[in-house]
Amino acid sequence: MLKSRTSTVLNILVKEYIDSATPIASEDIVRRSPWKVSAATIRNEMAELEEGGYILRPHISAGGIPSDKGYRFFVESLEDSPELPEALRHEIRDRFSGAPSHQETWVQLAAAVLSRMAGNMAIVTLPRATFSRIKQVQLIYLQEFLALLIVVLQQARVRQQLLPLEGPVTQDELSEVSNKLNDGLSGLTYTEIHGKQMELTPFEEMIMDQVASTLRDADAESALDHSVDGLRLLLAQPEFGETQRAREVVEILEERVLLKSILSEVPRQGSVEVIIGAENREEPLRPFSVVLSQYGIPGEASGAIGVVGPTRMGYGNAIGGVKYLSSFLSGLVMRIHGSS
Amino acid sequence: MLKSRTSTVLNILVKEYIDSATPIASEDIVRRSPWKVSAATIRNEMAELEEGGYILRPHISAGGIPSDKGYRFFVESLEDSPELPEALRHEIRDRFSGAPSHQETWVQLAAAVLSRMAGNMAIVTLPRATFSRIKQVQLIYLQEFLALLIVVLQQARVRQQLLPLEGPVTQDELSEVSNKLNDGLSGLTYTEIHGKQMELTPFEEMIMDQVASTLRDADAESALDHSVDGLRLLLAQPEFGETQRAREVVEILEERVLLKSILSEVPRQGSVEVIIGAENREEPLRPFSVVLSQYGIPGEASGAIGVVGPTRMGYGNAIGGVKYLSSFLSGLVMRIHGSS
DNA sequence: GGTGGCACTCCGCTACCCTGAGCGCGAGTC
DNA sequence: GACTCGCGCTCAGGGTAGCGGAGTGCCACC
Repeated sequence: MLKSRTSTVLNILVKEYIDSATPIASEDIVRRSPWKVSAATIRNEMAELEEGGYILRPHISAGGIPSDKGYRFFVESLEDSPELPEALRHEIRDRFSGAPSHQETWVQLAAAVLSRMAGNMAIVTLPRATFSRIKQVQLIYLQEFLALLIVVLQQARVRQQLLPLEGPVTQDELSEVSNKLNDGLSGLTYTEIHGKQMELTPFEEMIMDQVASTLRDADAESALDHSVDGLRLLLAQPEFGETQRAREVVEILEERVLLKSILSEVPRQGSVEVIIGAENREEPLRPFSVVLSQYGIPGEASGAIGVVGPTRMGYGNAIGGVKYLSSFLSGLVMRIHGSS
Repeated sequence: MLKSRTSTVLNILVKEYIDSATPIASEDIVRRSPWKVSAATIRNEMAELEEGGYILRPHISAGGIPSDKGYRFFVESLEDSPELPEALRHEIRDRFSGAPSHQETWVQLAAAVLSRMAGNMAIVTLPRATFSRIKQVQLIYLQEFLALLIVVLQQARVRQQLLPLEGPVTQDELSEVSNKLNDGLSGLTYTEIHGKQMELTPFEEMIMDQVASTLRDADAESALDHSVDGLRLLLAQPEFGETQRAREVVEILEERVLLKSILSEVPRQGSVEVIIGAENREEPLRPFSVVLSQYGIPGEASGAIGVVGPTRMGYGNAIGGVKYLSSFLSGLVMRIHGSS
């Protein structure tokens, strides 16, 4: 619906504004444009863009800044982001190969790398199944009235829990109980445990309840367990000139509710979703844009990975980074998957 | 060396400045003082305090603000902080009794509670031994070429690690290896493992190396594993009027090196250390004060707990909170301790 | 449709004044 | 000698006026 040149003007304006964070004048656009037209001509185009709601003016005689709608147009018309430079891909592989063993390390690294690539804050959640299944149960003797319950879940997740006991026990007694529970509970989800009929002593019953509640907690927390990096980069953006704005971001992070909301928008596997400004559901997120993707194996072990920045963010880098890292993490998850 | 009244003037001034964050005039002090003297008299006292370096003036005709030396005097002369109100203590006990099972939860809760009490950012590290000892080793079959190694350390800490294998294995084979290693390694530290002579197959050897490196990593990380809360409260302080300052704080947090430095100042068990402004070793920390204590059992399972705020912080509340929570956490640690 | 030019608007900056807060100091009092 | 009174001085902060510059809108013209 926008003529070809008008849309190019918009794209140049958005690109410039993302770089400079100051309103873009018609002359700036002429300078960056391939055509030999005068500023007055561009002004006509800009008037049209303003009419259409693609750009705003901070005041009557100022240059233009993109509106959310303008950013949206810009993002849509972004040709598929080019592959990351090989040097960078190599560096990423290197850093991951150095510490390949913990999922926690993966997501920390991914958040660190992504935040640096996008120049903004990155959030990566741990890969999780919607409903956790038990893989193995271990009871370990700590002292007379205290045991440690370890529940290993699928996808190599481990939960531990201290268990104060009513009477003294030995490691042998504990091993016996854990063997019995292992046989009965292996492979089950929280709901399935409750359907299961087993002959249990009161003590075993108590342990089983603990296992079940561990499982429930794991399900509840799983959506929130995450790693964040690059807050300092986000705060370095000029939009945070007043501390007020900075505090709002920090509150979003410390109120985990909002994080949950960000991550609830996760798109289906493979695609990258870009949520711009007012498109965000939660009011406090409206000044920001979020670039989000899913990685892993849906339903079995999947996580979210995203970038949060001001609407004036480098969408190209962010989308490219999210895309590459989500497929990279998917690869890592595949390697430990299959062990049902 | 300060006369009694002069030191009282200083203490009133510090208290007022902590509340108001604006320079304190002689009249303000008269208003809060128990004596019936005129402002001019107080001005003489203040001149003396300025001479002694206890207070500074932002400009020639302004009220006084405390210098680091002034804060130091104030903190020293703080009578032992009164017990926390029973209502608050009760609330704390309640919140902890709701989720008593994970150490991670303890420190998160402690950081949340402490930050609220002190109105500033709180940092709490997990309780750690200087050198971790192995309690138990478990190998769990995931898939043909992949196992999960779980190392349980003393004080109910659990480490897991994915283990890509060169050849196919069964759970039975893995159990056999873990039993053997359990017998040989239980109770040892990283260095002790290497001194140990055992008859091992190459496969067992490989696992043992993994166990050892897990232990080494645990020792290395243990000083840094922590929970932070209340950054939003810190940023709400008027000293963060410009975002510049806010970013500096965030950088301290994201650069874990500095955190390590903060925590390296940890005083001996039981006492609370207060580090004011320029007394901090690291340059970036100089605008801040840190209230720090240790909890747990030294050498066996101890952690650090502290508050970070501007030098103009509520030392009374911070010290009281740190003191109470460190002894509270010590109590929790005692409960799971003893299982050597 | 595109261009050049001109008048207009509005921002951001500087200089300025004015006010009020707060001190220093000297003279006075108990 | 310790304290008080009162006056004059200094300085920060807020408000305002003025100015220069950037950038637009519009109109006449090509």
